[in-house]
Amino acid sequence: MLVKHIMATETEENYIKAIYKITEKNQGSANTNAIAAHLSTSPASVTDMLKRLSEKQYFHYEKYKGVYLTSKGIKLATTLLRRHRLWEVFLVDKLGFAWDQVHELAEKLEHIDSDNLIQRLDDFLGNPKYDPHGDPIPTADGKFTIRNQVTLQSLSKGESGIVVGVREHDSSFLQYLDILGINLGTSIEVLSNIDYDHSKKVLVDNSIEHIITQNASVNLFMKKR
Amino acid sequence: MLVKHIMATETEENYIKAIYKITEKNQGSANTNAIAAHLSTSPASVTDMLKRLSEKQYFHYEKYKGVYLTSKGIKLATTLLRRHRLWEVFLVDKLGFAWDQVHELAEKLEHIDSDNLIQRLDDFLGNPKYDPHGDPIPTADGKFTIRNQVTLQSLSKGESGIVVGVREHDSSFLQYLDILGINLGTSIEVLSNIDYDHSKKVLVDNSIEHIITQNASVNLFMKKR
DNA sequence: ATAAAATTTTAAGTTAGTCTAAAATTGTCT
DNA sequence: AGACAATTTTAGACTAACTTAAAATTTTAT
Repeated sequence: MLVKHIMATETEENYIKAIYKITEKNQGSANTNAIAAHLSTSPASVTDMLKRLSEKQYFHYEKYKGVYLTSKGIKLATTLLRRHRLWEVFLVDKLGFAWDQVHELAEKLEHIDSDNLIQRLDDFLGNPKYDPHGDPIPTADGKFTIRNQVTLQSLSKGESGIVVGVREHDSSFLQYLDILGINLGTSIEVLSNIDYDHSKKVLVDNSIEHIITQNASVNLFMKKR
Repeated sequence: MLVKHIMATETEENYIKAIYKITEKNQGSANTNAIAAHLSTSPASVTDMLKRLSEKQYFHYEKYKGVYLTSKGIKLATTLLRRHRLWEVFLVDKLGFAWDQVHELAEKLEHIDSDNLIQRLDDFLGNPKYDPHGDPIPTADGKFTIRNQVTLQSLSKGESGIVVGVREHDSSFLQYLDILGINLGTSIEVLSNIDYDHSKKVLVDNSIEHIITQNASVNLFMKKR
């Protein structure tokens, strides 16, 4: 085969993505068990795959020491993130999906490998900087637009801001926010902090009052006003 | 496994599609060699696959006798056609691809399995009845909108019509039509038939004269005016 | 009607990705 | 430092999809 070590299969791409996400949290290295959990597969399968995949230079692998991505691996991971997030924008903005319905579909769509397609999609969507959950969309050369953001948790009584993102992407969390009338762009003012359980009384869009638990407020990213 | 015989893999879907296309031409039955040629694989692989796939009831298979689709198989094939053609409309109408650039991408996109996605895409595109090559798009329940059409070849001197489809989908043919300024909706009038090689002198969009070979004119579907 | 040609199937083997069970290594705790 | 726990790797085996080569069957042609 001449075209070896060039293309990645869908499975391989999912490994790269998992390693990228794990190393983002775990100061730069991903271990076997974490990758296995992330991909719902066995540690033995992961070891097997790491041995074969490391030959393709997407990451460095040392027995018993975990892996970390090479620049080639980081490039592939950000390309996949870019595709994923652009498709999510398409699904929400153009097809009218709710923000909690798009992840699985984007997981499929992101594997379609065509720079031409993604560039045209990007233009068609108006070159968005953020996806429907407020996550930044990398440019074709892998650059993210970073934003000043704080958690709702960190806002004091009397302070306010607008929702710019979520840390937690779980469907049930997003649907909970829908019930509270909270989405990207929603304004929230902290009316009071409740010491007992660290929940907050807030005013949503200057009209409705809600109590928000601590767990929810650490998962909401705000831009301070 | 409980969920056996329900889902089809991408490879399996490609077999069903190939069988559908071949049986469309060959009065209802597809043979091993034709399927192998269509999928660029070996006849031995095809036999292997037919044995396993026929257990899933998509088609009937008898050794040495070829296969023909069951209603379940036809349903899957038309679903795939529907997805493929809707994605082609999206790529051309929304993303600005040329009609000769969309086939391979649609081949990938069609395997994403979500009725919700396809219904929303259909609505977003305005429920088109035909794809960018003039092929009918089946409805969700598998019905095609048939059209009165004839080949350009069959038009006599003095007759005219508008282009509604192409029989040949090859890139080079479509690009040739682009050069002649011919696309869906283009009007063509037959100025004269050239007996020597069965080519035609035609007037395109009431403005430009061209000579069109017999080979091209049998591959152009027209609606007579 | 039988030989040659074409087609199809079988047999045996490969690769990617998975699994379980067992062995090896590393980490933790007192 | 030694023992138990946790993690990781190895070994052996499985499935889906593919391959080539050989055998079986069907078709065609004289």
